[in-house]
Amino acid sequence: MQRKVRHARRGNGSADQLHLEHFVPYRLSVLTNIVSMSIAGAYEREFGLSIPQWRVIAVLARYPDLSAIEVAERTAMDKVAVSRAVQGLLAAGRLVRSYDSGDRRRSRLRLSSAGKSVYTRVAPLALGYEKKLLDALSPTDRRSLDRLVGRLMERAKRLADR
Amino acid sequence: MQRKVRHARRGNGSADQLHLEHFVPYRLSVLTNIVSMSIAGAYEREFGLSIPQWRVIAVLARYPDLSAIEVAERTAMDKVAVSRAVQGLLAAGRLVRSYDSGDRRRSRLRLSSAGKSVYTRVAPLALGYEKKLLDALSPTDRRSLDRLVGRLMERAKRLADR
DNA sequence: GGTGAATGGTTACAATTGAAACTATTCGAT
DNA sequence: ATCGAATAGTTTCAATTGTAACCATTCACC
Repeated sequence: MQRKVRHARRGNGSADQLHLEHFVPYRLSVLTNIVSMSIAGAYEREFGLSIPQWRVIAVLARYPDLSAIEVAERTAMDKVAVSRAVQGLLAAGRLVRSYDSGDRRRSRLRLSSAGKSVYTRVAPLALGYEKKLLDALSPTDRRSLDRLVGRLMERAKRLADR
Repeated sequence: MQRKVRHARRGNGSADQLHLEHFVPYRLSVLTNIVSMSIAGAYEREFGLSIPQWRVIAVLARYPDLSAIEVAERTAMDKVAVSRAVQGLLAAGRLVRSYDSGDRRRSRLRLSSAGKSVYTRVAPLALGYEKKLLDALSPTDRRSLDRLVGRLMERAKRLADR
């Protein structure tokens, strides 16, 4: 029975062995890549939509008349990514842009009817995929997942900035 | 006020409302991005290592003398990514490459002593970050996370290739 | 009201990544 | 042995993405 757990890395019997396949950031990355690629493939194939574009559409469907920066906040994209996605969507006639009358720097973005139509067709597809994915989990597990991911996101953010 | 619930979208009664912020693939993507950026930043800053390079090192530390595609399999990278990571590591003197005597197409990769040294310094850093991240969760939750991510990975793979 | 800092958004350029073509070697069938 | 297909790995070129610089407008403050 060891009295002095020195600097207790974990009893340190095998402590800092790193197995990529059990390393959480790696696993998250692999999972996310598989999921994103499936989704991106489908959106691109069927609607010529990139994921950034899809995010913009999704958020504008729910909150019309946001400015580009507001879209950025709600999609976890930076403003350059939003700008590019918006350009593509405008070019495809899926978005209408006007400018705030009070502050002419701010854009006001909303879906055109073509954009709405894309949304009503893509959303079920997205939700369908999510459903198929989550079918791997019991309802309880789904709630856990949500909670765990939420906690990790918070923590990861805190670790990131400071 | 609409009288007709038109076209009952999905018999399942479950909303076909899509809220990006509750959409699992989106949440996973955001979480993974935050985590990956923290890690990538630190590796790059302190060791001039990219994430692909780090993965190659991590896997070779544990399984020396793999060929490039074997590395690819164990790191979930494609062979092009491995090739590029290997180039960088060779140039930095962190890897030694020889070729299989039986099949001269296959490379045999192993860490140089400089490479090993990088590994022994980065691994604790990586594990430290993981630990700080997982501190947000109880031990039980950590096990759940592992299990859930595993299940989702399996399922996502199955969904991806038919 | 005028000037400098801040904000919204775009553009330009570099670095990263992905897809396809390519080289070299080996395998399989004849 | 020989020829075509397959495999290991690299290179090339295009597309995506990240960073920084850049306008235009507005704000803060004198």
